[in-house]
Amino acid sequence: MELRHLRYFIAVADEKHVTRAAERLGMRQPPLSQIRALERELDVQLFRRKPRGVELTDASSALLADSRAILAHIDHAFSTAKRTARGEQGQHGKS
Amino acid sequence: MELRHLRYFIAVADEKHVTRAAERLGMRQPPLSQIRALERELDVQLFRRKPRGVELTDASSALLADSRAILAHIDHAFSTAKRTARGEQGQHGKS
DNA sequence: TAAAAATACTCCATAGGTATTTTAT
DNA sequence: ATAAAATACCTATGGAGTATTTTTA
Repeated sequence: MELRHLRYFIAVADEKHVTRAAERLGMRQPPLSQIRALERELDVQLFRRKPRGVELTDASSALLADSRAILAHIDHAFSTAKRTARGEQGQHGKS
Repeated sequence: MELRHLRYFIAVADEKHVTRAAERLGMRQPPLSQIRALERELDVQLFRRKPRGVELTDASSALLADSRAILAHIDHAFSTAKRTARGEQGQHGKS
């Protein structure tokens, strides 16, 4: 699993439509079928495929919230690292 | 940024030694220099290179803790998704 | 001087694209 | 019948390997 897969999952879950998710991501529809590999990896159905898009399952609703939180967690961690580095500027000779 | 980079960062930070981190990851040393790309992306120095390994900076100490938490967050999210899916078994006809 | 990390390069795996087929209603 | 997702296949980007150079103390 890589972050790319979470980002794709979030886009599809948001749009409830693979093709629109692809547009939003600036890519084509077929690569998003990688989500099927994620479903197999987790052994969890994330979407119910319908003729006009997809529907979330209870599992994917939960995972969507968690996925957003994970990306936010990463952003936060990076902000903290940058802030910490700036705070270190004054003591950069410390070795 | 991809999770791979966080996993590499954690291994190097744990070992304080790129070559030993590579062994632990079952790979060679040069690909781990990708961490330099992460440092550039964040514009943060994560390691001080020494003749016998690397030292953490304040920024990387903070990021190490956060990185572990992020991977744990992902594990937790996946466990929850699987547990939710199992809970759904009884109502699988819901469409 | 020596141990270890970075670089140069090569190769291969796989992510993404195009064209098409399958699915669901 | 139709809209949309999955599959098949091809291409190309970039991740990982080998060999080598550079760095740090």
